[in-house]
Amino acid sequence: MRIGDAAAAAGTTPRALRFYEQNGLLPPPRRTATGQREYTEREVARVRVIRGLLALGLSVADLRECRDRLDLLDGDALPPYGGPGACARPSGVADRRLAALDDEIARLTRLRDRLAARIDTRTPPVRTGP
Amino acid sequence: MRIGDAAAAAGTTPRALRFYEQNGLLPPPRRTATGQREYTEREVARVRVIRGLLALGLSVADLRECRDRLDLLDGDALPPYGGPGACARPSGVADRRLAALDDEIARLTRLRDRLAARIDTRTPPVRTGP
DNA sequence: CTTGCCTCTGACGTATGGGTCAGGGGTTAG
DNA sequence: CTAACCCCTGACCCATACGTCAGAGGCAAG
Repeated sequence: MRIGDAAAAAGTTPRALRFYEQNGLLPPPRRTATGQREYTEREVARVRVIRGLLALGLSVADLRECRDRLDLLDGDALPPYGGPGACARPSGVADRRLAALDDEIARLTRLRDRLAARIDTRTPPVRTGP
Repeated sequence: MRIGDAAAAAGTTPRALRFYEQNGLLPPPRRTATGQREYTEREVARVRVIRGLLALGLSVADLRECRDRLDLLDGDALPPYGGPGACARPSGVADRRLAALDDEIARLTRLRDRLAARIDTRTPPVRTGP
């Protein structure tokens, strides 16, 4: 499969695949005699995993840290806490990202409340929970 | 007052003042015969207002929209909802920013919960509220 | 053989709020 | 007069995940 079809199969673009390769998330694929990239189903699956994790807020740098385990994941669940896959163990990339998300949410919430207070005290903060 | 002192008095840097001027948040200040910028207390106060609003999450583009009212604000409160200062009326910059903040908080919260679910179901979402 | 689509590499653009030079000139104290 | 510090403009840098373009070459169909 050449890069266009592989990208379409993974729901993305050729540019993204080259980008992942350049950034160490995808190993350099086999090339044809004329230099064109050839992808297997396994590599396409790995791209799907990568995109799923990116969509969850992990960064390219995060994924590069556990690139050697990216194609062991089935795209449906990270290895459980403390399990053999180290992506998710404490201080691992996923935990760090979770902590960063919590910090960011707290920061934005404080901003939101302060901004709302300066606009109009008749507009109370809106909480997303019940 | 030259730019270094004005910046220090406003709690920022010369570069920031030139940046605000370049982006239409500060009117071009008076210049000395040799071309150096001269600031008054009033302009310094305006810089403080600008920095307060930026710290609240408003963008430079937001502030540019109401630049003609920036030095009417006392830095302690935006004009009330529906008041004569239009910065804060519905669909004004502050309201748009508030809505954007709410959207962003909701988006990050969804991400956070999905990421947490993939890491470990034993880690329930942490809410900042009581 | 040509047409048209695909791929290659490398480089620049995107938005944000400034930071950090670089090369030149102003300002003030000694 | 000169050192030391300040200011001027213009230009590039940061991080993110790619989009877009440019020029050149590959590949299958008619």
